Amino acid sequence: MNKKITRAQVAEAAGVSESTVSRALNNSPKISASVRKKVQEMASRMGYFPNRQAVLLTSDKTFRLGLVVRAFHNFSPFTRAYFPRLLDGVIQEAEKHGYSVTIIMDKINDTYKDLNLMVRSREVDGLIFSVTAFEDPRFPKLLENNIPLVLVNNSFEGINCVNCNPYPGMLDAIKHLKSLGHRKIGYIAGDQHYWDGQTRLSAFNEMTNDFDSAMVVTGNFSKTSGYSATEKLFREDEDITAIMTASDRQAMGVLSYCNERGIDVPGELSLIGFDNLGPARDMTPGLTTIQNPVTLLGSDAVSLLLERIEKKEKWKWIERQSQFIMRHSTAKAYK
Amino acid sequence: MNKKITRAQVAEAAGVSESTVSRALNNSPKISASVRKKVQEMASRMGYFPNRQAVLLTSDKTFRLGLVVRAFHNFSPFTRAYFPRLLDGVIQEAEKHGYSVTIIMDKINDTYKDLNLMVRSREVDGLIFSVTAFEDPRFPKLLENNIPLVLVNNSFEGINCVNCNPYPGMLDAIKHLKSLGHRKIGYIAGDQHYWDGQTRLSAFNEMTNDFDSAMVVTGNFSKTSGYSATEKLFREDEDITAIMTASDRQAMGVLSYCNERGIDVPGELSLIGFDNLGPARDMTPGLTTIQNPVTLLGSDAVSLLLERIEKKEKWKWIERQSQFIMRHSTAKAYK
DNA sequence: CTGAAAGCGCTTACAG
DNA sequence: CTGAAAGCGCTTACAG
Repeated sequence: MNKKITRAQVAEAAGVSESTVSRALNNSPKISASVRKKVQEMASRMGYFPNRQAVLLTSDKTFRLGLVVRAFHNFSPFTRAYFPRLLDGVIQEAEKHGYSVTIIMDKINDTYKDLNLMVRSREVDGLIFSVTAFEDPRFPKLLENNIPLVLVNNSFEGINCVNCNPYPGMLDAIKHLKSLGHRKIGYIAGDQHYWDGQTRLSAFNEMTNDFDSAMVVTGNFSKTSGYSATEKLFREDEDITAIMTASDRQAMGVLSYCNERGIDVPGELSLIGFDNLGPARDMTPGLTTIQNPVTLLGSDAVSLLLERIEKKEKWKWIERQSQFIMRHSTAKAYK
Repeated sequence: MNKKITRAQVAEAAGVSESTVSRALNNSPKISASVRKKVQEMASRMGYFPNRQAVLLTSDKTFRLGLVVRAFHNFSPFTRAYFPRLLDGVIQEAEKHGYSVTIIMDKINDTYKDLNLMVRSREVDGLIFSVTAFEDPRFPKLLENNIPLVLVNNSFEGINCVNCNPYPGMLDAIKHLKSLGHRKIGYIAGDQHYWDGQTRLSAFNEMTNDFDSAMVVTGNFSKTSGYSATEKLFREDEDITAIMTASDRQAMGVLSYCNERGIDVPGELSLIGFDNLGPARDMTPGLTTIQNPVTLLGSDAVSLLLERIEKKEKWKWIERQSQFIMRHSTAKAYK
């Protein structure tokens, strides 16, 4: 379909050997300027493009990175704001270094073998895992096979990880709540199978000893989970004046619960989310939340992976800080 | 780093020739069952993985598809719901056919050459373009070079395209507005450099002859554009009781304008968006809108591209229908 | 500075 | 059914 011009044809047309063509096109230093110019001109005149597959075969690299994305059964992976944001960071950083990125769907079953195969078969040079459960059984195997990989928002001994530290943002959030006079607050925790779910919950627990009460309900990160957790929270103690959540989507659930019951936010209930991805800014009222620098984590993940691939560095860890973002969903405690 | 087992080593260990290993592993019919089994066992015992680069070199294919995504200067490409949704469809369909997808950032300048190069250099087998301007100067060149490509939400003679037809959804939307008694309505159009901007506007114009007035303000698809267009609309005619927009994001802008001025939606103003991607459902009130089946367009794009690549089919067109989605942002005209 | 030759890891007619 | 050989399109010591 595409006319195929090969190195050999260019060589013949330019009256030099293939080796010379190769060197001329790769700007090898040991070649005369005139020959280089002649060859380059001929190549571009003939519309010659080096076959990347062949080039890569000799180099034993792929210059491709695999971003492993979990395929959930109930929604498409990129439906939630998290993945696209991560992808942004991953792609931008990868491009900077001449790598391209390939999305790999993570099917629920098996997959260790598939993923191992991806890099062993030189499909990609390494793997970046987005959201994964805390003790994923594939990690030890992958590690053992010496597969270059990095985990985002997770932690595993011996594997490169990039993470968001929830403490700074949550500390400011809680100070803010205190300054507004809140004494009884609730927390809607995220899925405890995930690193983020765990660390955010611990942070909350550690920071709220001096409240009159700080009740916790555990959910997953979804909007529906936020909705039902709110119900539970109010059933336990209807005097709660503020709720923090482990995700903005949970906060949306809180908000829709409140809308239905006529509970005014922030008048009667102050609400603080977590993530500050898409929805937070667009909600009404604008959601006060804690920034999770996901895009940054994405580019960090690439840096780390590249260090591992190119410089053989081992086990490093990058931690980024969360940050409190004030909008309009918090106000003075009304009681 | 990774121990490299090659076909040759497997051949030796199994006591057969390389050709035989090749055939055994590829399940060639002309090989004895016993040999096949022996070789396959040996291969897996040795942890042998065929080198994909080498395989592909012989086949002159890449089994990779490039999704070209425009990099805007003011926001990361995947920030808006459109791209991730498209990506979902593209990936799912590509996987079904054994292709992987690579994201290609579309830099503003040049790029024809780069994109041409991507497929000429066997980086990918073909290209899918997401949102592109109506008369993109690169299309004729790419076409001339016989590059397999398909356009999503655009149209260009000779190039495969997949599109969303706005008429059915908008027709129902407008009927709905009529049935609610609205006589003076406004339309906030999208960027007219884009196919979607144009067709949606024409649809509106064609369908609204029998209203008392149907005023149009042209913007781009953004939230801020929706905001300022609303201002303009009301300045022209404060009796407007309904607004339709060319995107949900514009509708968000309308809503935030109304929130600021204390205009009740849907009490005093009915609002209908377009797209039904992420934000529409989560807004307060839930946005009545028109579904743009973006994920479907993504998988259609892959089907079309694959037909082109594998069966050499030319110039086909897929059109999907929009659909009216009723939520809570519309009500009886109050005057 | 340049060319002939071997090699990257696979596949596939061609013989047998 | 199986093997020896040529080939895919490039790169890179090795000579000169």
